Amino acid sequence: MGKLSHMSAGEVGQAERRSGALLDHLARRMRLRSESVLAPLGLRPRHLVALTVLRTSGDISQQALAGTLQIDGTNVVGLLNDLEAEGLVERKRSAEDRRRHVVSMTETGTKRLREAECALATVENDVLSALSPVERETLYELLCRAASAPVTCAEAAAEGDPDSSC
Amino acid sequence: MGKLSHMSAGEVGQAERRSGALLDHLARRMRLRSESVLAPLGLRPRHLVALTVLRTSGDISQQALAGTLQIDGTNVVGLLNDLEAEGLVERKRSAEDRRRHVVSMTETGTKRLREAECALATVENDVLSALSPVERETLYELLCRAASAPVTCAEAAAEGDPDSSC
DNA sequence: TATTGTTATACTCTATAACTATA
DNA sequence: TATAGTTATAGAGTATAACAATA
Repeated sequence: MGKLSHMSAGEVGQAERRSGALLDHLARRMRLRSESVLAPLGLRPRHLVALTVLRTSGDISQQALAGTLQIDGTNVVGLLNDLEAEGLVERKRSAEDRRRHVVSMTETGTKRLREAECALATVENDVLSALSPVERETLYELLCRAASAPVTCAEAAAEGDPDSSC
Repeated sequence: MGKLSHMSAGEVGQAERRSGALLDHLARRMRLRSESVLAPLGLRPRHLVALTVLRTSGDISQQALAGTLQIDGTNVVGLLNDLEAEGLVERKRSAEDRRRHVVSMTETGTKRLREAECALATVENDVLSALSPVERETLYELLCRAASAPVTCAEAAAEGDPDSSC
């Protein structure tokens, strides 16, 4: 309060209503709790993120996957090595451009992802305990839609693409 | 599809509707983009998370802050060193228990946080471009409420508190 | 003796640079 | 020459362990 009291609630409120830090905070809590639940399934939180993205995107090149996940291409290699070793994804040389590896989820991968998500119900219940079932559903839908939007040029540039055409 | 076609949409849908990975994914995209915007203000995304939590919690011990942020106490030290050097927070010895440092936001800190959040409007617009203003407002409120909930015993235990009484 | 905060250190994660193969 | 992927390596981030002050 104090010196800020000359501002209307609206002025302050608009600036304060930013989701970034909250998103970071909640994601961290969820991720930490998830680790122990996912360990028995041989998965780490990052694997789940990759599988979740792959389920939505379908077959995709490693570079495109790096772009969507916003992680460096070199890290995609290790990530896919893990998933492929478990038989959850497949890498196949593209017929059109033999430099490319087309990444696709296997049936085992789809099944494992589903198992993992099932096991994570408890974690989500704890971390989102303040929300009602309907609100959790709303949250899921909003996150899902936001996450499905393509990565913008500005984001790609921030990742280190100076030749970006925008 | 294929072998899964014997399952009802509901069965699959329930398991698949987990927010954890989406939260992780979106938080990452937001965080990466935020860095360049926050840099001119001398802040990093993690500083913003800490300030956001401090604004809600009010005066708090370093240990309690570590618990809420779910980061190690040793890392709180460095985090607060940064923020204190910029004059955004203060550490004061507690009168009741002189082992404790009571952390509080300064007026400068409150102001800087507001500036940062204001500057982050563009980032949020980009990352949440798929959502309408009303939906973004809904998302903010849900995140805010979920984040305000106290850290559960299970979460505290996962952080390494074997003597937790639950 | 137990707890709060700090420092020193080791580990994990992520990014940068050099290499192979395809185009 | 440029691009997709891989490997090796260095830098940033995070946690574990030992220490000082206070309870």
